[in-house]
Amino acid sequence: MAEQEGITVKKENFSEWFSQVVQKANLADIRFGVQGFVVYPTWGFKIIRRIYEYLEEELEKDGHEPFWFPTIVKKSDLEKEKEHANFTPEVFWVTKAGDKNLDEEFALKPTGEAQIYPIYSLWIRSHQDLPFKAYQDRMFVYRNDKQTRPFLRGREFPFFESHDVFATHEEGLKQVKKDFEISTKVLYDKLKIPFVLFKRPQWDKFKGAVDTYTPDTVMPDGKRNQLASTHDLGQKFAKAYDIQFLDKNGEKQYVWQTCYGPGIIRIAAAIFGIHGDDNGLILPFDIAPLQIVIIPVLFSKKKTENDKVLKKCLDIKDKIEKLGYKVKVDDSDNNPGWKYHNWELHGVPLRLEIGPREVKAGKATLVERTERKKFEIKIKDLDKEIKKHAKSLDNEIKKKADDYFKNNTRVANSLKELKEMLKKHKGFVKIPFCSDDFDGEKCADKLKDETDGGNVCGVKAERPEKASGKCIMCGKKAKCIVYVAKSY
RNA sequence: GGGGUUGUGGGCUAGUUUGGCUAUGCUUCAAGGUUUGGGACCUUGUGACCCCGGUUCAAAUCCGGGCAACCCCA
Repeated sequence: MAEQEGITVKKENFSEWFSQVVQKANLADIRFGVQGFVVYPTWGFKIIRRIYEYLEEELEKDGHEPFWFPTIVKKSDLEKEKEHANFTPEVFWVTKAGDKNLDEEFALKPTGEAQIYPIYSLWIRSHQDLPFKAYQDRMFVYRNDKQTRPFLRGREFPFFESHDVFATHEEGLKQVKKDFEISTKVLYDKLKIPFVLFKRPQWDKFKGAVDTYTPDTVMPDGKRNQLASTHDLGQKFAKAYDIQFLDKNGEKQYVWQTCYGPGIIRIAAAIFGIHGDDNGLILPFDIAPLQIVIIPVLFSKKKTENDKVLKKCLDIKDKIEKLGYKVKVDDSDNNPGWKYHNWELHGVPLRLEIGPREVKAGKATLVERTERKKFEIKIKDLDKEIKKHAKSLDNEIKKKADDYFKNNTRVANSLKELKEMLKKHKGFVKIPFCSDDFDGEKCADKLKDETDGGNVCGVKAERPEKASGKCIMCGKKAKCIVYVAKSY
């Protein structure tokens, strides 16, 4: 692939910065030529794959098993869902096979429920089959009429979904909590993305769910980025798709279901957008497709020394490989400065510079992507130093992200205040609000109009904050504190 | 959902107002040479007017439609 120049705008100009990072750090290639469908080249795809791996690992620890469903959904199955769950999918229809029209049309799969639950109704017979917990990695395809953007809104995008079945609602609710923990482990602990866990307002939940919970973060342009969703489905789908089991007393009962759907590309967008800087990507150590890059510093007049430098680089590379890290020697023809910029653009966490100086001293120069300060390290301490600096890099990323996020929630006590804040402030604003049940929808609509697109994200899912005072929209007694932000 | 802008080698771009000449420059890529501690340089080379239709002696340029990307508003 063609090498790219660096980023030519500051991150403050987020929209343009993001487009450039996506293209220049080889995260996605938008030239496929079909709206909303992009190509993920190696660098971007490896990051995507790593996010999948984290989720798979955590879900499997929690007793989920993988499975794989077809790329298509029968029209009749989709319509069952539409009828019972009031869900209108915007799907791509497959209507022909060769030149013959199909008897029953099918859709490229948007959401998984409509294809998975008819099969669940066959698989689940008795209480001994429960709980049933499974997941699949897959593509999500649907016709999004809004402006598409790589990683933020596509018509096809990598997705992940778990679909769990329980004998009781209590067990389902426990799973919802478990999903929160998984979100925290993957999104925050591993990927250093801070977020707020919301319970969505009733009018904005997944229509087929009893309740919808979402970890939402804020991007540097101030817009909300929903990273995942957990739905407490109650028995709505069980009834629509007839998923029943025989309980211990031999009586037929409908199952209780939950599902968890992390948006892989939204998560990737958060990593890129939140951690990155003016020079490009910054990646946490563990997720990086390449963790350590070794740059030899060569001089054409010192042939014998060059050989020593290159040999040293390869030696060190072997050592690092044996330690289990992803490492590469960049011995391309570009000069060192060019290489520094290029790998910084791609977010490689650690860089080792090896020149004649280092060879002589038995040392290496190490640079962390975050602060870009140079450290002299001894080759014999390589293992220790890599661990130390990987950790320090991760801490730095985490600290910056936490600081960024801390300043991203403010408080408003009147509509006027909220309006002013949303204009300047990029992030969440919390306000006293009349209700997050259906009766609050009118206020939310009005709020959206008055604030040019401010969205009621919901109340905090765990420890909802106590409200005092009045709803800033209608003046009725406030029942809850809701968070407001503009969204993608 | 509504409005707007744009489409020229792999990337960025000049030329479009006022139709005409070998389509400009930078960068990437390839080859050779000099370089190399924070985006080096020289020489040579490859490579483009989004698609379909219309107007015209003549279209990158004007008109219509399509496709795609971006921006703003709801």
